[in-house]
Amino acid sequence: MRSFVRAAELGQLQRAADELGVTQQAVSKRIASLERELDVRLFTRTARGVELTLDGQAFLPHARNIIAGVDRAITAIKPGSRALRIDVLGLRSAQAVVLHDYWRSHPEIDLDVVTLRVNDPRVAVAAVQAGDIDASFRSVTDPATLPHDVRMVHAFDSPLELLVGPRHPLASARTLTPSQLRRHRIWVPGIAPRSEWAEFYDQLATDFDLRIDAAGPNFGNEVLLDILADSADVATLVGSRDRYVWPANHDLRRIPIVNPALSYPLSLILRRENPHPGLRAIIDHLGHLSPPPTPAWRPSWATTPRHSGEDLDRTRR
Amino acid sequence: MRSFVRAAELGQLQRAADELGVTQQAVSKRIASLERELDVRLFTRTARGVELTLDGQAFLPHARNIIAGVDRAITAIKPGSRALRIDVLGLRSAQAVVLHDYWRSHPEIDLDVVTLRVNDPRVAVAAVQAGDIDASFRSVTDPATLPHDVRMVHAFDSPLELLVGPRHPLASARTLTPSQLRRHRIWVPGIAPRSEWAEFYDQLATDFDLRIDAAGPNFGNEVLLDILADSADVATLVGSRDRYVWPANHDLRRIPIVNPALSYPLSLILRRENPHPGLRAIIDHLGHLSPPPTPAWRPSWATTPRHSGEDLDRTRR
DNA sequence: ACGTAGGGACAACCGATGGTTGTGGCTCGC
DNA sequence: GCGAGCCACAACCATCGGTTGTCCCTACGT
Repeated sequence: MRSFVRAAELGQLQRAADELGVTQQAVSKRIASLERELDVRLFTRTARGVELTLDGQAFLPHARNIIAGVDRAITAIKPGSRALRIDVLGLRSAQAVVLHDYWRSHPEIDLDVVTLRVNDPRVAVAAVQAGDIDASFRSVTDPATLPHDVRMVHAFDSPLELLVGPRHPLASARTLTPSQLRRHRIWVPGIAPRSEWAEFYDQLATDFDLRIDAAGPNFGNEVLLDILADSADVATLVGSRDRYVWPANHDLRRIPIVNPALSYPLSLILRRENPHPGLRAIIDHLGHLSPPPTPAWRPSWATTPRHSGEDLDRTRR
Repeated sequence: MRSFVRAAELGQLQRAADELGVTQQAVSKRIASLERELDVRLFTRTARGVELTLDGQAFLPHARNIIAGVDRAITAIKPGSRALRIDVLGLRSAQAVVLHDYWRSHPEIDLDVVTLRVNDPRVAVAAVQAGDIDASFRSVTDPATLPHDVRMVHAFDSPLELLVGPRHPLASARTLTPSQLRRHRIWVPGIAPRSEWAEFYDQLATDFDLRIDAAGPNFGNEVLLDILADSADVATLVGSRDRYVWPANHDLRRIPIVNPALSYPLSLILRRENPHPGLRAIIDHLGHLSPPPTPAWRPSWATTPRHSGEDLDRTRR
């Protein structure tokens, strides 16, 4: 492929061969086998070199594209200088959505999104520390437990919304306040005990006197959505930026919660020393996200954040 | 690469090998050599199969992208079912710009743009007839000379603009009428005698009593632009949609010509029988282009077009 | 018109590559 | 504790992809 592109650019197999450090015959055979494989003539041979046929012209940009893809794939994982790699909890989480938004407005940066498949924040910290990932979106953990070469910056707040089926009594509300949720059953399955989510919902339930049922295993979003769509009394909470898809006939509604908004705080864990240069831009982008509605309730362990890149010092005070 | 992707999707080398029709050992060696080449572990081997490492996760979308690129490259030129291939006179011509606009709004279609390197319209007709290209943008030729299995539809009109340097007496005009160009020297180099362009400028010169100098070889756009930028009395004509780039310090101006606008008519040549299905959408798109300003002057051999897909019959009447 | 230079293709050759079969080690589940 | 299932390693072999040597063709200079 590279031989083809260079030959097309230089107009001669000979010179392409010189540049590629092989003999002219080798390039000739490469092109010939490419032509045989595609069952198409790519060049017309002339006395002074080669010239692209129409098929060759059509093929050239595709070949360039493939080569660029290969190069990007290599730089993405070559140890040493690799692309920015960020861990998110799930590909549909608010973090992934925010990251995707960032990438869409900066498609030139090489960004790789991965998911550690474990919930334990210590694993994420260790991965950041080891350099396996450049940063990880996590809920706020106790900064004191962080190793000295890992730091944490406030990323953004994810305000919660109520997700209900059409038969639920709150289904037609435009917005809801936390006190309106009182006595309604809220089901958030799959929360591990003693995790940040469990503690978050605990505080939420006590502060607003809510019935939050965190028990039961999570059989997957599809099951949860099926149950919600049919039920007249079960609701759940989702982040306003979380990406949920459901069958069109489910007719689920997402209802913002305000006065106060319920903010789940998210942080970015990254190395203190020589972090990936692309991270700076990401953190800047996070600072420019639209802030959540005010007033907002936060769990006790979240300090009130300023939306700026300077948060990182404050979070360790 | 395909082995890697399938193995990642299926979670087992064994099953990937079955799907790919090779032995498990072959897939294992492929993955191993990929890992050796990249100097990275892509999978963690477990007792029940394989699982992507972080590097593997990062690599997977790139691998998919490469495979998609290869597949697209193949379909682009595989004889039989190949991507839509359209010939334009130059990559900066108005036709190319219009095609690019179309592609940007429909990025999912596989479109290849090529340039026959000859000006002779008969070559383009022959290429369309032979199926080497699916369509060719050309200036209007005599429909009677077309073979019976090739047809021509009106594509769009390209209104001319005057391109002048800052010292030219007309440089500060916002718009110009053809009569204002009288007695100014207009230089359009590189026009082959008896070509459609030559005939177009001939008619233009006689109808409006203009001094159009079509003599002299074309040493390339750069030379032309250099001369224009320095000269106080030479101007040239360009299509309003043509893409021209010049050094920032050249300070050239493009001045629309109106009352009447000078329209250069462009047509699309395509096969009458079983044309490429994607062509229909292109022709539709052409019909929705913003029409040139009115009133408009056209050469005698251009019938007044309607902007609709039905033009093709009219053009042969 | 002829000789020559430069570029591409073909042939013969050979090591590396990438597939095969055979087999062993490991982990999980009964 | 044992068998089933999966992956890795070893030995083997055909093919591939490179090399050198040569010929052919065309453009160009004399």
